[in-house]
Amino acid sequence: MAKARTPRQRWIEEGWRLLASGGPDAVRVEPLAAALDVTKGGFYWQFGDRRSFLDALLDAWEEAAAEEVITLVDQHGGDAAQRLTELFGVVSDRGRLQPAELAIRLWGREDPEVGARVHRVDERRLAYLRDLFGEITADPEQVEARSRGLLATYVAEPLLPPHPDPAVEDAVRRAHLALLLRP
Amino acid sequence: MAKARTPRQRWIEEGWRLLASGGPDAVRVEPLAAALDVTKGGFYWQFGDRRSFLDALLDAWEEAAAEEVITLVDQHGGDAAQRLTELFGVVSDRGRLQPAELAIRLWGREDPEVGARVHRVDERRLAYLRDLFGEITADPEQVEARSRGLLATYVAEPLLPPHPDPAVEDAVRRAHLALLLRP
DNA sequence: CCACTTCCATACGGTTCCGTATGGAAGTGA
DNA sequence: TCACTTCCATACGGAACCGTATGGAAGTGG
Repeated sequence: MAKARTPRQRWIEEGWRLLASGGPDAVRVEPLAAALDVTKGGFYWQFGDRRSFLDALLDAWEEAAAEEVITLVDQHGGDAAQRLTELFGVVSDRGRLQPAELAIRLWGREDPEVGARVHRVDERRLAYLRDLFGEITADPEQVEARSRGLLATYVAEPLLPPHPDPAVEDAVRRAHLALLLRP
Repeated sequence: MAKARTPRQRWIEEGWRLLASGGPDAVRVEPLAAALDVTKGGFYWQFGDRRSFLDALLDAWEEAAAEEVITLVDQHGGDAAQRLTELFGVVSDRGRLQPAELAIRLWGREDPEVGARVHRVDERRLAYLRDLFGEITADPEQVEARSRGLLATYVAEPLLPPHPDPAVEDAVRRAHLALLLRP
């Protein structure tokens, strides 16, 4: 069992990069290999064909997205307000988002199989958010609205224009959080 | 001056469709022509090359996005709360979004020229939203937070999972609106 | 150190697409 | 009707990429 010079994980990571910057159509075997300074020989040895590689890419992303939630659940104690404050910091932090997530979401609008993956990830996140907001307010519709609103913020964050003044941006975040934490 | 069998607008509209479903890399001349049941002869006559066509595509989108705001401003009277209620209905209505908008936003993250277009559109929308929320609350940070929150909702809407029960979805919308309209 | 497996380089045929060149069809004004 | 412009079909060269085939390099167990 000889050691792989270019292990699967390296292909995957470079695949994410291409996926993030140009969508699934930009994930092409030969440029991928060129970016890793190898030829495509090893690629077809490891993954068989392009389609299988894309599946592996999505498997790895879904796994990472699951990890993310679990980490957030476990890492911070405190009551709902404290955990939401912490979570909100992560959520509204530009750049924390998996770089490929947006591309995958867009992809999911065309490919139902990919859409199902995104849906699973979202539901896992929403389940967590509902728990937290459930401790803030008893109104189930407010719980749902705020959970979805926060998820929307997370998803849309990298698509929106940053506020020119970072101080204002920070104040706006606190104001947004305050709004979400109202009973 | 012979009449164009396939006028510019038809190329543009089909271009939006391809753009929406696969990003800019999916906007290819020959498939585009095939979708319109012509060959690419007319395409190169009208647009010169692919890059110029993509520019025309973006020009048309930016124009449409501007129209959209102006229409919303003019069409509905009433006070801020009434206009926001109306606007919110449009914003949270799946499918009202220009289908190509998401793809353009993602594209704008890679191409600064495209990013500038998106930024202009967003600022025009935000200016309108700030006016409205300014009549709801005097706190400038609340104005900014809610304006951006609503824009985020608009942008993220087509990326989020729909609630299985439409009645619940409607209730959640109203709850969200209620939260945004609080003084 | 040698047979064997694992991993990758190289070369190839086939497909898809870009952009150009050229001629013809179709409408327009005199 | 006829010259002229506008618009498009067709054919072509070249580039990028997919997937296969084949052989060789690099480790690994006996």
